[in-house]
Amino acid sequence: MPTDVERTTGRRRVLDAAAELFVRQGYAGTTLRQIAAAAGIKAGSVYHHFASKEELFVAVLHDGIAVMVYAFDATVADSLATDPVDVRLTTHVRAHLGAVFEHGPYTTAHVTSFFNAPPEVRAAVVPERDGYELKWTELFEQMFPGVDAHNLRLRRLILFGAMNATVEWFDPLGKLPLDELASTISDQFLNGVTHHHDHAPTTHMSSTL
Amino acid sequence: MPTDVERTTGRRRVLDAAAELFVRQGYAGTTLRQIAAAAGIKAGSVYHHFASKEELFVAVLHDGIAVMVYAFDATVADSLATDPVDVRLTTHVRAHLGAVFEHGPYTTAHVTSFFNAPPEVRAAVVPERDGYELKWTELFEQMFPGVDAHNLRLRRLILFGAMNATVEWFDPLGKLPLDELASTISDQFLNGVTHHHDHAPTTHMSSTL
DNA sequence: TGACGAACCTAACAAGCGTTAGGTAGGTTG
DNA sequence: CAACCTACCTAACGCTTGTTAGGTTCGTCA
Repeated sequence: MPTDVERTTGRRRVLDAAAELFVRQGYAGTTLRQIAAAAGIKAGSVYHHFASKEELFVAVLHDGIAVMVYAFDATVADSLATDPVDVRLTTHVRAHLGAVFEHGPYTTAHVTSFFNAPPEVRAAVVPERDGYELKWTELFEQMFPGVDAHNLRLRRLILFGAMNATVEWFDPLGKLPLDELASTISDQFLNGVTHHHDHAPTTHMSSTL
Repeated sequence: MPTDVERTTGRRRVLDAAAELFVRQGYAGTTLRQIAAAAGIKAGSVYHHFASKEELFVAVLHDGIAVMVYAFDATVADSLATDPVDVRLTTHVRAHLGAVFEHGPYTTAHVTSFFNAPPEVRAAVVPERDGYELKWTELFEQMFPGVDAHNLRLRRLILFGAMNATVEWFDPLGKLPLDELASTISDQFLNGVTHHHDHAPTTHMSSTL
């Protein structure tokens, strides 16, 4: 996680700027001069912090996963295995979406530009990605003990698809609260449209806005 | 749709090669020299068929949507509004996934590299995209008349996320048949994990493979 | 005070980019 | 036959790219 030291230094400024640009333009579509300008320095100076554009990108993807892992683990610490399934899932979905929308552009950059990245870059991050996926796999095995492994993997990938696609349309500053998005996705995943409950909208406004 | 005339001419060869490269590398990550080489011509010759790289990309995205629209409309012609909801949805999900995996790389390219594309490119395709989305919106209104518009939009976006994310992990040549993927996504969407039925796996193998 | 390193700059490099001008081969059509 | 079109090629253009070398500024610390 970003320490306070890192946050004040130029390295973190470069990372922030890079992540934000990578989100929208992808890896190849973003130039070092754009990144440098957004960070308030010149292109050559980026090389004081990173050995190459590729290394900078890997660092961004790495931080993106770190944010997700941190959010997941913090949730595991809070929510107990004895909690009802719907509560547990909603909490974890909320944590994942929180990592995407509430902790800088790192996770978002990971979601939007991992797939198009050069193979060497992807290979460098795959192990950490797998680690995060494994956490979800184990969670799913606990929550849905009846379902066989292949089907469970399918369901997990469906959930991931639904969650990650939100970066393409959800506006964290819009009218729909992130809490409500999380509980809708969770409810959708557990019960489907057909059996869907109107889950109590906590302290927020009703689901009809 | 690609006519037979188009298929033999060099223009279609260029489009095919471009789509396939755009899928993996995105717009900015793909060079005209790569595209030309894959099409068996030289870079300059691409300009005999397209005025610019951007126009070529827009043509690919355009065809990607056309494939989806065609698949949707063909399904509407077949399946009647009187069919049970689960059958209708499965058919449409199957059609969408078919457009992605069974009709060349056009739709896949659209799914993987629309978001990162330059704004001008996106703007050029947005109207057609909206047309396709509208078809789904109307279908959803027919199928789930009780749900309010905002919630329905949310559910639709969740389904789209789940379907489109399959391009990142599903292997059409692998062991899992596309039919089964479609019915799993459809069942997941309608009934969730909790209430999920073991839908009859048509003539194919069981869902435990 | 003076040495040192972190953070940055300037200025340039070779390579690769999208793009263009002008030309050629071969088929079709008046 | 001549005119013309389609589909390509060659060769280069101006520009941008990631990257590098060498230098400057400034705070820290012995």
